[in-house]
Amino acid sequence: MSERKNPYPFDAFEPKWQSIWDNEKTFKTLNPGDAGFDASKPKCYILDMFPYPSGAGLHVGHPEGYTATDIVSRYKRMNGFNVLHPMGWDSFGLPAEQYAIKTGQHPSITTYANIDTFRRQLKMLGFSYDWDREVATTDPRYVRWTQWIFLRLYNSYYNEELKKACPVSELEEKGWTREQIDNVRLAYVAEGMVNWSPDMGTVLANEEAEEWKSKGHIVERRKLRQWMLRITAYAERLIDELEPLDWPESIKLLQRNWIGKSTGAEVNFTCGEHTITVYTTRPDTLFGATYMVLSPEHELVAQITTPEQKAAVEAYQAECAAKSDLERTDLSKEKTGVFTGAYATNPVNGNQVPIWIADYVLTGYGTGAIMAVPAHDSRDFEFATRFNLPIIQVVQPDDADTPWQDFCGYDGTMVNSAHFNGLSVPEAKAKMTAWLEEMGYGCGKVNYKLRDWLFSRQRYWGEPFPIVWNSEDGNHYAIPESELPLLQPEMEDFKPSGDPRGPLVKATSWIQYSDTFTRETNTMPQWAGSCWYYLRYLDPTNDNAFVDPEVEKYWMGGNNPGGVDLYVGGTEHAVLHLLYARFWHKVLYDYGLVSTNEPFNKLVNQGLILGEDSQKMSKSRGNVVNPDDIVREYGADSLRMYEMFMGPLKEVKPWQTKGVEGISRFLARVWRLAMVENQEGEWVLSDNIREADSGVTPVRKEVHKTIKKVTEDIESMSFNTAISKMMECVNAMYTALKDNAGICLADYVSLLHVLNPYAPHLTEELYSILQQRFASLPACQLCRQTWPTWNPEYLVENTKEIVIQVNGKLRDKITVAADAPKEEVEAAALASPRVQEHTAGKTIRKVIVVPGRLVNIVAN
RNA sequence: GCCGGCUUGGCGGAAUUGGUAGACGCGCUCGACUCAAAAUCGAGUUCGAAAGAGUGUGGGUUCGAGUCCCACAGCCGGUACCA
Repeated sequence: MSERKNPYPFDAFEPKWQSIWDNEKTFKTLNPGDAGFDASKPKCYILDMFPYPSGAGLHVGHPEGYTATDIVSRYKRMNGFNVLHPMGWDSFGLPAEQYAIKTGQHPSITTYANIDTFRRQLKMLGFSYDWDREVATTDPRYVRWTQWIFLRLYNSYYNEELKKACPVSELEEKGWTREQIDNVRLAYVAEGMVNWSPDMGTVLANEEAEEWKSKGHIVERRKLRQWMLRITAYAERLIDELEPLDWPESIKLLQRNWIGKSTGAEVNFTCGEHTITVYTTRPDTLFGATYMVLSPEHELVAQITTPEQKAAVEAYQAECAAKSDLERTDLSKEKTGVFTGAYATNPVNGNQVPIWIADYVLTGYGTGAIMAVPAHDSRDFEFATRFNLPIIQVVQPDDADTPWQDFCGYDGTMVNSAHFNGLSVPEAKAKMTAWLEEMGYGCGKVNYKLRDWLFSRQRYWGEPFPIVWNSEDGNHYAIPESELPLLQPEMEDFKPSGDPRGPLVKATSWIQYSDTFTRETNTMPQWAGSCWYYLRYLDPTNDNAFVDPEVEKYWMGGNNPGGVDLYVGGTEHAVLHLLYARFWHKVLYDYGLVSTNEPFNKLVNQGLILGEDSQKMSKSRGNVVNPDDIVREYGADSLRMYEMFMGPLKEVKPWQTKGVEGISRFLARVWRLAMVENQEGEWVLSDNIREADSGVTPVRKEVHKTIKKVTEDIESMSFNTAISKMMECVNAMYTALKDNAGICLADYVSLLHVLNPYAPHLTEELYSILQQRFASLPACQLCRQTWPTWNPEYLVENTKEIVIQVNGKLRDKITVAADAPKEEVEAAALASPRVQEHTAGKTIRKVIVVPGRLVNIVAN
């Protein structure tokens, strides 16, 4: 520990202000209907991605986004908005469960201990959250409504005509059978191939499987009965309604690619009495189809395979079944497949084409069968080359230098395609689709890559499904809403047992709901709670509804486009959380339970903070920076402000502890503008700050420039340049002090105002000290005061420096009156000795005068 | 492979969107204060002695390019046979 005295006493006043804000509930936000609520103010909902309260505590990445939103929140409050700025905990999760298994402690114990640490750390940074709205996804009062929303999904289907969710009870009234209804629910049960780890006792997402395998866990593919959410029903809306959002284009693109919309056609091939339907995005190339491929799992494979090929086909199917998704999709391996012995008829020309099976055709996409056009599809080309299948050209590339083999582009002309010859590819695509429909050979079809969402997990520490199974009819039923929340039973042993029903099967008395009903033992994934937390903040203690409709309307509705006004977080949630939450929100919207079809109107992604070595921070690299250490050493204001000064919020940037020192020095300079140490070493107000107005001094001008710059930069979230400007302003004040001019109180207080959102502790402390001396200052915290405005008159310069270039090179600078006419500026430029030197012996061809900026003289 | 993003001094980064490249900060150098140091304050700091050169590379448009266009390279992220 250093002996160094703190450059300003943040260690004394930062905790002081934090407890004032806590005790006074300075940042409490009222709802419509609350006493004292001011309905005349516009609303602003500023949201952070809530953290998973891990045992490691806060990371320096957290305060980056949290400081940015805190600055905007404080700024908006000072500009007369009702600001909703809440914080909570995404507190279900595997680490707590695994720690619990190791220690034998209940996961709620570690979870709530970690939450306490996170809350302490966030309060230590002076964020202006309304802590009365804190939520935790593990809280029974929260779980209740997560389960309630799940039941909404369970009791809904997607009405294709209305393009919205509707209650399945409508279908019952229409006389649908139980089975038919179960097939359309938004939450449904399906058998499917999943990654199952017997030793961990849970299913894994595809993305997780390889990672756990490399850590020595066993991951196998198993057909299991799982709960799914029918997010695919919303694919079209999830793409279309993304468009108008104020999100980074790159994130929109990521979501669009993930949903993966493609337009093409389904075409029916015949094989004996069977019809095999294929999906293609290139119906135009139908005349070039020389073989067909079914996925190994395709249901017709067994029926069409000839006796001679049966053994080979079955061997291949077994081989594929043993492979993981990752092995199957390894692009570097050679294509494999076997011939079924069967042939299909191409409907457009009656050609007989061989039918193969190969694992490069996926079961889950399209129809699980393709027509292969090796001339114009790289995968088919590779396969056909390997197995010596015929290749027929049907597209001639427009660029004569491009070979037609393996040409997959759209800029070409049809050949060998009967009456389609001569058409461009896009024309042929449209005409072929229309023709297929006319002839009854097929139809246009839109497909999505998006799959339904595997929603069940075999874990203890998650929301149990509010579902019971009837042992007589084998059906699932919702439990009554009055029984929510349904919590996990208290259990001694929630270790995975290898049973794919999950650890809850061991709670035998809990499972037994009644004589004929047993409980579903799966739990929901961590995403469930984070899908709607932003709605619970609006009304966190309501036990009658997940949110009061009037309250929801105020915070989420109203001004176009509504929703959360600003949502800041990392890119890692670009497709998962942000897609899932949009999906749930749309279901709620379909029922009129929320006001907008989209939850997050504006999204900003903060960039990752790297370690001092420009590498990703990690324990193993030893480059992790702990916010606690920085706050102890330099104070919360320094940490907040440094993270904003590092660079643009959106950019990836490396940490530099020396940079924190620089900010700390700056804040100390602000402090010492007003404060001085007396003989006893105590900080007291100096006489630098003077109440008398000194008029329009250079400092006054600089302060107003700073107000303008900081205001504009907060609006555009360019916090780093706002801080630079405040530094320049402070530098100007020090320059004024050199001349013993003193600093005008009004100017200094304006600086404190604009600095307040960045460094709230320091500025409140200085203001309260000044307020004791200068009674003219309102006795009210800065954060409750009004944001200052700049006087444009102070910004007007009456002279301008004009740059003079000869042939584009800087040669001289002259100062002219701001309103000097062009001719005068030009004449002054030409008269410059430096210019004459550089134009000597040359002819002046042209003179360009940009008023207020520069003169460029072209001479040769 | 495909799709995005980035590339500016010794370092983090500015640059009014086509008009003084390097604001602000870090680091470094020198000076003041001090017995000395730290802290603080002040001066300087793209390279080059200078002419001049200079924003990943090569070309182009323009009176003028970090900024616009074309080609390429490197790094980072996403995605993975989606027919």
